[in-house]
Amino acid sequence: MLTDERFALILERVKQQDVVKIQELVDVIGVSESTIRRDLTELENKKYIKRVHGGAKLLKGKLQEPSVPEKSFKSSQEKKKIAQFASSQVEEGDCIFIDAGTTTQQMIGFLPDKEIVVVTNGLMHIEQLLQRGIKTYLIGGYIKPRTNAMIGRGALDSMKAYRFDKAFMGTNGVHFESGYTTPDPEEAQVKELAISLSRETYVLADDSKVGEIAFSKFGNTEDAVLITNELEEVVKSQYKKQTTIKVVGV
Amino acid sequence: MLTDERFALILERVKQQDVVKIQELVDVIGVSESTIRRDLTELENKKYIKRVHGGAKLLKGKLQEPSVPEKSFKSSQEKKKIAQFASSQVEEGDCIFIDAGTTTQQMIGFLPDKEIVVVTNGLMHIEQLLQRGIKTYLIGGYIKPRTNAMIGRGALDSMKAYRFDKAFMGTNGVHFESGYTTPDPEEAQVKELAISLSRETYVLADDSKVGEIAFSKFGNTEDAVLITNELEEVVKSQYKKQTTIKVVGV
DNA sequence: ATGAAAATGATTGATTTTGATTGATTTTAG
DNA sequence: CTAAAATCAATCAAAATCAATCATTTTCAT
Repeated sequence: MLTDERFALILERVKQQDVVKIQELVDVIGVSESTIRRDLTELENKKYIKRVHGGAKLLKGKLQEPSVPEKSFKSSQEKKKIAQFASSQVEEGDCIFIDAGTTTQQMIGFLPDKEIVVVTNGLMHIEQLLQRGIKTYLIGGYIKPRTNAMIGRGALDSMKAYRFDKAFMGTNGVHFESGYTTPDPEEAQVKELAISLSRETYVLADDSKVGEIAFSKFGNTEDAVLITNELEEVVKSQYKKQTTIKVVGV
Repeated sequence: MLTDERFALILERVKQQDVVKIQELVDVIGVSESTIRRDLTELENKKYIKRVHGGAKLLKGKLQEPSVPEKSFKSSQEKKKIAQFASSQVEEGDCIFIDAGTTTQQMIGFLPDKEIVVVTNGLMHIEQLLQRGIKTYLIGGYIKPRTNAMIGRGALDSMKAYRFDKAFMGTNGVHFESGYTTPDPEEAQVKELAISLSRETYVLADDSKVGEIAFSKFGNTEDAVLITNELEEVVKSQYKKQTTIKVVGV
C-alpha cells in the first residue's frame, strides 16, 4: 500500500463524514495504528486536515481547492474510464467544448495527440490543457469562487462567438423524466448554451448521478449521448427509448 | 521489450490509476526491478511522473509556477513599491481592470479590503484574487501559452461589455515620443481597448522600462498616469510636459 | 563478424517505512 | 476528584525499498 493511496483513502473518508477515528482507519485501510498516526500528522502539516484526540477532522479552507491530490480511489477509477472513452470520441481537427468539473477534467489527460481546439468554461482545466500543448480558449465572465467555473452574462455572451463539433458536459443529475440537472441556475444557463452551440453533445456521469435530480435543468436526455459506467438493465431500458447510452466497464 | 514500450505501459498505468507500485510494474511488464527503477527515474526527469517511495504517481503541476525567479531582489522590491502605491489609488466601490503581468500581479496583495470588483486578462492573477475574496471577472479569448494572458478577438469582444473606473497596466517600454509599447501586437490591442474603456489609467513601470521601446504601441504617455521608481531629473522633465508621473521612492 | 556502447539483471549496503512497545498524557466514568 | 481506559508521542528493530555497482547480455555501427 503506497503512502499516497492511504492519503487518498483517508482524505476521502474525512471529506465524506467530516471526522474519522483512528481505529476506523486502521480497520478500513489495514495498516498499523502507528502508520495511520504518522499519516495524519503529515496530512495535518500539509493543511489538509486537523487532528483531534482520537482522529482527525476536515479543515475547511483547503479541501475544495483543485490542487488537492485527494480523490476517491475507486470512483476516480470509474471517472477515468468514462473520461477515457469520451476522449476517444475526439477526432483530428475537432473543436470541442469541455465543461467545468472534475469528471470532464479527467478527459484532458486522455485527449488524443491530434490537432484540436478546446473551448472551456472551467478555469481548473487550463493548466493541464496548456501543458499538453493544446490550443485553448476560455470563455469570459464572472468566476464562481468555489468551483472556478465561468458564469454570468459575460460567459454567455463570449461563448456565442464559438461553434463546437462536440461538447462534453458534466452533470449532477441524470433522470429519465427530468433530464440533466445541476444545482446552480447560472451554470445551467452556460451548459444549455454550450449544448445548443454544438453539433453533438456527450454527458459524462458516473452511476452515482443516475436517477438523481438537481435544481436546474439544462437539457433533455435526448439531446445528448450519455457516457456512464455500469447501469442496471431496468434503468438502462428506461433511457434507451430516448437516448444513446455508452456504458463503460471498469 | 523496447524502452519506449515500457514507458508507454508505465504511463498508461499511472494515468489510469494515479499511482503505481514498482512491484506491480515488475509483474505486469516482466522485466527486472532495476530496469523499472531506471525507467521511473528517467520518466521523472522528463517530468511525466513523480516518484514516491514504492512507486510513482501522476505529476500535477501548478499554474502559479514561480518558474521565473525574480531577476533581482532589488527590482522585485521596486516592483512591490510601485504596486503598493498603485493599490492605494483604489477606492471603495471601484471597478478596476488589472492587466496581465508580474508587476501588476504584485498589486493584488496590497489591494484594500474594500468592496471592489476586478476585471482582468491575466490568468495568473485569478488564484490570488479569489483567495482574497475579491469579486473577479475574467475576459474570454485565446490563452497565450507562455504568459497566460488572454488575447484575440474573443478577448476584445468580451471586454467591451465592461467599463472601468481605473485601469492598471503593465508595459515593456515607456518612451516620451513612442509612448507605451509591448512586444506582442495582440496584447497591445487588448491593452489599448482596456485603456479606452477606463475613466483613468495608470501604467506601472520600473526604471528598467523607461526609455525602452518595444514593437507594438498601445498608448500615448498623455493617456495614463505613470507610476515608477526613481527617475533622473532630465528624463523626468521630458515627460512632465505630457503626463502625470508618480515617483515612488524605494 | 567484431568491438564499443548501451541496456539489463543481480547483488550490495544504505536509507526509508513500518509495526510493536514503551511510558506519558488526555479523556471518560464513577 | 480519582482511577481506569483510551489515546498519545517517542523509540527501536524488522521489513521494504532504495541507489550504486558490476558482470552479463543485447544492440549497433563498422
